[in-house]
Amino acid sequence: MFAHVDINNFYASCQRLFRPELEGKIIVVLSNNDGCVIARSDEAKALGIKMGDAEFQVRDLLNKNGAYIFSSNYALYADMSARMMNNLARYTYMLMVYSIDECFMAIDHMPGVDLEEYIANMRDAVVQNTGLPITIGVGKTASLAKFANRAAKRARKKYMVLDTMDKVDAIINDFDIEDLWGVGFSYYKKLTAAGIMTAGDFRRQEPGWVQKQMTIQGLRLWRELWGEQCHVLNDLFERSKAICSSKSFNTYQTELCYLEEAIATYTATVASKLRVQESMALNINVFLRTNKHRKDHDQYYPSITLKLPFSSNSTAELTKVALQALRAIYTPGYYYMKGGVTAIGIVPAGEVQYDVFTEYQGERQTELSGLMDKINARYGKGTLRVAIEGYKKHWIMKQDYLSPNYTTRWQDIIKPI
DNA sequence: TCTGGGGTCCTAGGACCC
DNA sequence: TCTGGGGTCCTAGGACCC
Repeated sequence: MFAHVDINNFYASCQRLFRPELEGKIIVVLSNNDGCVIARSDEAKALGIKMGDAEFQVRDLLNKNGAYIFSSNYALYADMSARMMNNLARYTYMLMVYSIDECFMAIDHMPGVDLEEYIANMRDAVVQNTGLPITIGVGKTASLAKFANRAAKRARKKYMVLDTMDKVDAIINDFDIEDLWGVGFSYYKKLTAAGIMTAGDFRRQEPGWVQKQMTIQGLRLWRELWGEQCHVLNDLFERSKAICSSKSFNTYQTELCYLEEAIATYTATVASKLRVQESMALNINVFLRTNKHRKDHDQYYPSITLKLPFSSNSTAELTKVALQALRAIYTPGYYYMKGGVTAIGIVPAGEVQYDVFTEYQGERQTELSGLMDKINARYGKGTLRVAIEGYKKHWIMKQDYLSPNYTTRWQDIIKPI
């Protein structure tokens, strides 16, 4: 049996948590660069604000209705997320963090326990300890747990336990196909065109047809809806397979020197994430993008993947290769709006791939990176950095509505009035 | 003027091996 | 007329997730 837990309107709920006077008020949280809406309180949803709406297009509507607008504050969200996960972890022997606001938990092997009661208690504890509103779905497979969670939200319940297939059958024909986990925009179009409107309709299809239309993943979803387990919970501490840092620029960039600053800065982030999870990368991908919304601009989306001479997580080594990649794809004459760096081919830090033709400097680099991490942890991110990351960083993103870091900076802790 | 950032998995096709 | 049969590995692109 699986439980799927998620936090309702997560980013908006985090902002409200430290501003209780915003209870019942319209709240939206904007993406990096304050570009578009990525989280909404129920009141904002009721107003008709959609996920992904551009800020400048809904600005008037928000202001007219007295909405509270926030820039994304990932330091705050990451910390609140960790608090919830830690609370939940006490209720299971295995928990898989699925995203910043969701996880799956194994809740089997508990003979004699009343599941409804167990889930209700677990929810109360998390709400009490973190202040975050959560919803819980329980089912025989991960897909059914997700299904139960969604159904709970639809029914305005705090949790829903679908521990028998009878309970699934009772609601599956009222469940819209687009709400199914694994059905996105193009499958939605394909399925509704074939007359499949509900999860029940989908489950009645021939498995061969499902696989042909939606690959093996669609077939897995189909099986899971029948109660056959296909998704296994991964180990919580598994290394990720790719680590990416990418961001839009504040203004269009045309000069190589500023793109170098940005790419070097993103590379430093990637290298530091690699070190945190004790991994090294074998390949680095660098990409640039122009603004696809500007029909009057020439479009250019270059991307290149380069091999490192040997696996590394050193900021200096990775930066050297990332800049080489950037110079290979950079073409003057375009208005670049975004760039990014991805580490791929990730291996455990111990397994070094030596190269016959290149002198190995791994130990020195590891020592240097460790020292940088220590200094930056003590004096703040970016205190010690590679020179090419730049000093002014005039391309850096806009965050006009940033809230305090209530839980991660001493200066920002709320004081009694 | 202004339109996010971070991931996963699967498939097809090409390069290459014997 | 007629040009093998069996693999592996890698990459790009497309679907999905939050």
